[in-house]
Amino acid sequence: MNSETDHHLPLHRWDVTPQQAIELQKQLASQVVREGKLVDVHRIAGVDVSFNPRLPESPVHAVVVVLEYPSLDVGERRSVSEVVNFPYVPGLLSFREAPPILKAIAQLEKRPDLLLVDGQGYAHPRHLGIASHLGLLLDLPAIGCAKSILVGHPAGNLGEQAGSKTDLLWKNRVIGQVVRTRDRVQPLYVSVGHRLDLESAVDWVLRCGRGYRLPEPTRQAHLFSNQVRRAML
DNA sequence: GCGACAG
DNA sequence: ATCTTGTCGC
Repeated sequence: MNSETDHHLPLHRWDVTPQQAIELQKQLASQVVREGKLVDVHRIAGVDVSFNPRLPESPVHAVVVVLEYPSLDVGERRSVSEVVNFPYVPGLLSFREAPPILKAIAQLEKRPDLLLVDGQGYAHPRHLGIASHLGLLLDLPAIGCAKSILVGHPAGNLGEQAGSKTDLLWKNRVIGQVVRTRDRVQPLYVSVGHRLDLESAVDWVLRCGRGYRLPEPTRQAHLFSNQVRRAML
């Protein structure tokens, strides 16, 4: 990306201990913006990471796939493969996956207008899931779109039909929304990442739907990530 | 102390 | 997250 259009916020160090990571999250969470509507969205980026869990010291493959909106045609695709040291710890996912993802995004020629992340945003113990963390560091609107719950529980029963929604509650607070994107498939857990409100987040996830469980940006990122990993063998 | 726990 | 073909159901 051009340095002129690259509005990065000063980033912090990633070689931290889990305890330091938690303190960083608490400090960064206060800077996350959970309001706003999006205008002039032309490029939506989906990010994902894949790896082989059987080999401890194998590389992870972080990718970013940019889709044109509203056509949802695939545009730029970038990937970064590298060995990561930070272990997977529930609640600290970004300290393992964000570094390579940021490198992949830095390789894009054009800055996206919105980021769709495979993971939580605000629906996190300290309200700084990987979607919020990435959105904050990149100063981009971001949405957390996870396939399972980290914290919280559905407010009510979710209808079986596509489009059904119910709040995701935690400690008596709405932290996200449970959304059924297809008939009779496991729902998605949508939460605010950064710079937009929850209603908009859910709205954009549905606008990016193509009849599959995952919204197209994240789905394409997942496909590309696996493609990169399998090509590495 | 016990269970839960994004990818 | 990943290992894996076919198979059951809408």
